[in-house]
Parts: sequence; C-alpha cells; structure tokens
Amino acid sequence: MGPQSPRPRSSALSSLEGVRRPVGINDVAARAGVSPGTVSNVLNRPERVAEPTRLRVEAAIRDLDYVRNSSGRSLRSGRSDSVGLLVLDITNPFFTEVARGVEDVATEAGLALVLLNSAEQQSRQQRSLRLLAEQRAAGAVVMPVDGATADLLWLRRQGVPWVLLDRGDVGADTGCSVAVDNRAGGLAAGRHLVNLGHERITFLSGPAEMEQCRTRLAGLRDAAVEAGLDPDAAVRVIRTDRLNAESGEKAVEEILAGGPRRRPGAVFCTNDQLALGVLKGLGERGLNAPADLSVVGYDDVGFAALVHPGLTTVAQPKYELGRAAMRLLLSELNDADHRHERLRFAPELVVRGSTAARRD
Amino acid sequence: MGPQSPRPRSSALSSLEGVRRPVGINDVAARAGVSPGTVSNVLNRPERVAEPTRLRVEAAIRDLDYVRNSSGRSLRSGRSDSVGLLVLDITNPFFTEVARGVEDVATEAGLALVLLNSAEQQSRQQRSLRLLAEQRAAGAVVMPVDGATADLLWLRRQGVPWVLLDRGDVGADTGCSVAVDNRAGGLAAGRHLVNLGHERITFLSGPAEMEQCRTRLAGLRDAAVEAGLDPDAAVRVIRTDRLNAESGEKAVEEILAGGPRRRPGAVFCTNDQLALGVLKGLGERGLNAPADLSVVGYDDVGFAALVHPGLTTVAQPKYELGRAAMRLLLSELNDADHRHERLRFAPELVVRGSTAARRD
DNA sequence: GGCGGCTGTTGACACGATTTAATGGACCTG
DNA sequence: CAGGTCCATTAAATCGTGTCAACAGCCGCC
Repeated sequence: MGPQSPRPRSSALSSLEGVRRPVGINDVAARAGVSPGTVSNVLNRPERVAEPTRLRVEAAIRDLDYVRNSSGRSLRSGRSDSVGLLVLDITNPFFTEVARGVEDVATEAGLALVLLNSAEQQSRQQRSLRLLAEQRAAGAVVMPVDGATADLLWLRRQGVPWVLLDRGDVGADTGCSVAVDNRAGGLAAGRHLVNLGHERITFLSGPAEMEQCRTRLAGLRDAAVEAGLDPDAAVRVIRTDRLNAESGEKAVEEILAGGPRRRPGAVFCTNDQLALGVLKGLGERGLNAPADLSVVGYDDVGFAALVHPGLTTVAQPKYELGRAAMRLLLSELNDADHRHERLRFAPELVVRGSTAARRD
Repeated sequence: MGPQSPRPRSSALSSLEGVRRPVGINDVAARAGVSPGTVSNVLNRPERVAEPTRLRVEAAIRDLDYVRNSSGRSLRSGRSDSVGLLVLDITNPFFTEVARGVEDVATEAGLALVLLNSAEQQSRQQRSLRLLAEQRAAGAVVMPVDGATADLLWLRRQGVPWVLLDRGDVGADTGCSVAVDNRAGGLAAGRHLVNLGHERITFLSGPAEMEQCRTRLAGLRDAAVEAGLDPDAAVRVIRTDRLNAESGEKAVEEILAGGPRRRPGAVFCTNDQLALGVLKGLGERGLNAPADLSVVGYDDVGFAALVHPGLTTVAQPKYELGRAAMRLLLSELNDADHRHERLRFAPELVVRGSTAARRD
C-alpha cells in the first residue's frame, strides 16, 4: 500500500481544482442522515417514503447537486434507458423527419436516443447493432439495409427488441413494423398521370433490390392496367444506383433518349431527390416541367414545395411514421400483453405545378 | 421463499424459450477454464496474456456468443463510451451534414453518438445536458441555444467536456470551439453584391439575439463601407422569428414594400432556407431572381444547387466542421497536454444564378 | 542449489444503484 | 397488557466489469 493508497473519500479539499469527486447516492444518504436505500426510494417510489424524510433527502440532493449515475442503474436492472435509431442516411430529409418523430416520443418517455447511421453498408449496420447489444439498449427503431435479416434476429435474441420502419417484414412474425403503403402510393401517382392523358411513363427507380422501388412500380403498373393500357408498353423503367439528386440529374439524358417520338410524357421518381435532380437536369437543357415533361416525386420533403414549379409528389406521413414506430416500441417494452403489429399508413398525392396534361 | 426463488443460474433448459440468461465474463471464464480477470485482459490488453490462453478465451467468447456489457464497463471506469451531439433542429440540412461529420469520426473512435435535439428551447437543452451528465458521457459536441452558458458550465463541472460548434465562446477559456468566420462570410456576400452595383441591400436576419446573424450583418456592412457607401443607408435589416422557408416567404412582402423606388436590388439572407422561401415568394408574385431581385443565401445546403435559378450562397464546410469538432473532443479526451483551441474555418462564396448586376 | 527476475494468472474488491428480507416502532385491539 | 398489524427504514446482497497486489512457475546466473 502506497502512502496515499486509501484515498480520502470525503475530504472537502478538492474545491480548489474544478474536479470534484462525483457525488453518489451514498453521499446524499449521509447528508440526509438516512440509508442509501431510502434515497433510492425517494427517487424511484417517492410514495413509499414519509414526507419529512423525503423532503430532507430532496434537500440533500439539491445541496450536493447530485446527478444519478445511469451506469449503476442499468447494470442493476439489466436494461439501459436508451433506444437506438438506425437510419440509412442521416442527411436524407425523409429520415430526419422520421428521426424527429422518434425523438419526440422517446424524449417524452424519458429515453435517450442513440443515433446510428448505416450509410446503407451492411458492415456498418452490423457494428451498430452490436453496439446496441453491448449497451443493452431498451430497444431500437430500425431501417435496415436489405437482406440483413440474420443480424436483426441476432439482436432480438440478445434481448433487444426492435420495430422495423419503412420495410415490410423480416420473414416470421418477429416484431412490429411501420410503413407506408407503397403500392397505394404508386397507384395514386399512376392514376394522376394516366388521368392527365399520359400513355408513356418512365419510372425512375433506385437499386433493383430495394423493396420500396419494386412495390411503387407495381402500383404504377396497376394504374396503367386500370386505364386499359398495356403496362409493359406504357411503363419504362430506368434504374439509378443511388437515390440522390445527382443520379436524377444524370438520368435525364437516358429519360429523353430516343428522340421526341419515343420521349415519355411523364416520369415518376421513387424519391423526391431524384425528382428534383430531374427538374434541374431539364432546366440545364433549356427544357422544363411540366411543359416538356411531367415529373412526380415521392416523399414530399420540405423542398418539394420550394422549387418552381412546385413538385407534384406522393406525401408520406414521415413525422407520424417516426412517432408510431416509437410508440409501438414503447408498447412492446411496457405492455405485458403486447402483440406484434404491422402498421400501414396511407400515402397522399400532393399535386403541384410539375405535372400537366399531355400536349402532343 | 417461494418454490422457485433461487433461480437456477446455470441451467441449460432455457433453450426452449428465446430468452436466455445473458452470458457474462464469468461464463466465458468458466468455459475457457481461466479466471474472469484473464478474460478481461484478453479483451482489454491482449498483449499481456499468453497466446494459447488467449486463443482458448477467444474460442469461448465465440462459442457462447458473448457480448460485453457496457453498463458494467462504464460503471467501473466512471466514463461511458458515448458522446452527445446537441443540435438546434434535427431537420435542418445544415445540422445533418454536421452530424454526419461528427458521427463518422465518433464511429472511427468506437464511440456511440447520442442525439439530442433542443429544438431551440432552453428547457429541452437543459434536460438534454442533464441526461448527458447522468450517462457520464465521455463528452459532447454542442450547438447551444443562446444565453444558456450556465448550463454548459454546469455540465463541465460534472466532468463532461464539450466542444462548442457554430458559436463563438462561452465567456472564459472553458473549452474548444469550432466555427466558420461569419464576418468573412458576410463580407464576401456583401462584396459580391456591391461589385454587381447594388446600393440598396436588405439583410434578412433571424432572431435578434443570434450571434451569427449579427456578425454576418457586420460583414455585409463592412463591404458597404469598403465601397464608400453609408452602411446605414445601404443596408436595411428585416428580422424573422424562425430560420425556415416559411418565414422567408412571408418576408417577401416586407422586402418589396415601399414601391419600386425604395425597393432593394438585392437581399442577403442569413440562411438558405430563408433564401429559398424568398425565391418561392417572388415566384408567387410573378417576379423572379435575379431579374427583379438578387438573392444570396448562407450555408449552401444541397438543395441550393437544385432550384432554378441556382442559389448564390455562402458555403460553409459543414461536414468538415463536424469532423473537426469531434476531433477536438477526442483530443481533449485522450491527450494529456490538451490545450483548448478556437478553430475558425473560412466560408466560401458560391455564385450561381440568383444574383445579377443592378438593372435600374 | 539458492536467488532474483520475469511472465502469466489469479482472487478479491470496487464501482453506484436497486431490491428484498428483516427490523424497529407506533398504533390498535381484545 | 399481550399480541397483532402496519408502516417507514435499514442492512446486505446483487448486477458485470476492471484493476491491482499477490502469487506461482520458470529460467538463468553465479
């Protein structure tokens, strides 16, 4: 034992440096003249402790500026009070609206939100899920990259429940999910264009493996069939590898290829960013919507209303989506009789200036 | 004592239900035939343990699918391995780019990011900071609401260091800060407009108490003085209460008030969202930039390049800002000889189509 | 062969909060 | 007054990890 080995626990001499030994529940107990257990009761079940005692403890808490230590707390309980939010791309406005919804509900429930960004990479997603397991997170709201089902099931086996957001299912009945009806969205956009007289429509899709893209396309084709058109002739598909404005801009070339005769009257993009990119690409070629091409987007991000002409788009209740997901997670955490639920929201077509009747 | 009271700790019967007792460092130790301390060494200082032992332990870890418990970890160490990121508005693209930078560096360093959104409310910020204190967060990157200095100092007294982002100082030499030189940004925008011949410029500001707004305005006035103009005559200020597109749109009325004689030739907005709102408001009145009014924004968010005409704006290195802030925080956490630093980035004017020479 | 030095491993405790069974005291009742 | 009930409080055990002094075993050296 060195000379200073049993460091003086309760010395007050540290007021000189700014670094004070953190005050714990024991210090509070000592100051209030009660046992640590009573302090814990004051914090967690105040009704069990007599009024005068409670007041004394509360005074001690204030005097010492006591802040409880959540490590100790969650070590004992086996659960931490934070929930994960795993998104595919923090910078996408769709996700940030969702995040706001999740955050609001989590905050109301006193839970901290751990933000994880997979950037659409499976390896990063895997790291993120492991982190949640290590933290013994109370739960997670997850927008997984495609085909990473096994990792999710692993996480649940580790005792961390999740709610799937904006993705269908992960096979079995393994958890709640919240999404918007993509087929209905595609259908609404399709009907709108068909009603305007368009018979040649290009669908600007993302990567082939994304379920949303395929389903929205299916809805679009439904609309063509409804109108008595041959969907294979009426709908042409162009794929991009990323869902951003740049890809949309580059795709304009291909959309317009084939000369005026084969040129589509309308393009339906699987994402507003793509659509805005298309609008920009048109502008650069001296063309514009809707005169030369009707353009429809998807999501209704804030900027869709700001461009000129305003972007016609399929709105998703993004904020509500986030709130609902977090609420389902809370239900799974708190309700003993929780049953997994598949919540489906209805999208809504917002008609602005970027679409118009066929002119040729 | 009920019949089942001392639950069987090591029974293997739980393979039926999906809920297994979480496996801890002790189980690993037992399986590998070593002491828990050795397992801990394998995890934290592998070089101290002999190769064969290490391999045996690593095998046990894999076999049991052991996941370490960060509550126990950080209870012991007094520090958790998460850092907070407090932003004013998650949905603002400026913040999300910053967040991406912070997130990337934090992830590299193996730290988890706790996302906190003050929504510009002091009460929410206070709750957030308390949460970080409770978590014994390793540190935080903070964009505080104005005038909440005391809470920040309190957090540091609680042992949680922070880096200030996009805000000057908090009085004394209390921590690092990262920001962009707002005066230089205002100056660059101002010079650009003055060089185009504009002599009546409106500054569209946010709330009066925001330091950024005041400093950018000062830069703009500097430019006027440089050009031999009386800044009080040349620059008019209009305030909005929120920094969003809606406010910009509403402000158009006021900007144009006073008839063509007194109408300004240019408007410099303290934020791209405001500027985009102005562009929209102009469009709705049948006017447009730059023919009727030159418009300059600030931030260079992704959408600034997508509108037509493209928005001339003062670009901030958002992603780099986030990275730098997190790096300074890491330095404060790891380097014994850390000195607080004030990092200032240079903004850059990006000229697009929304500004043009004076025409009247 | 005894001794010092070195390496690898162990055992026990500390971290801070929660929980449970036990305790003490006040009050009531027959 | 003995016995019982109820309430407020306490002491001790516990959660999973990290740390550190102590120790065992081994090698080499004189």
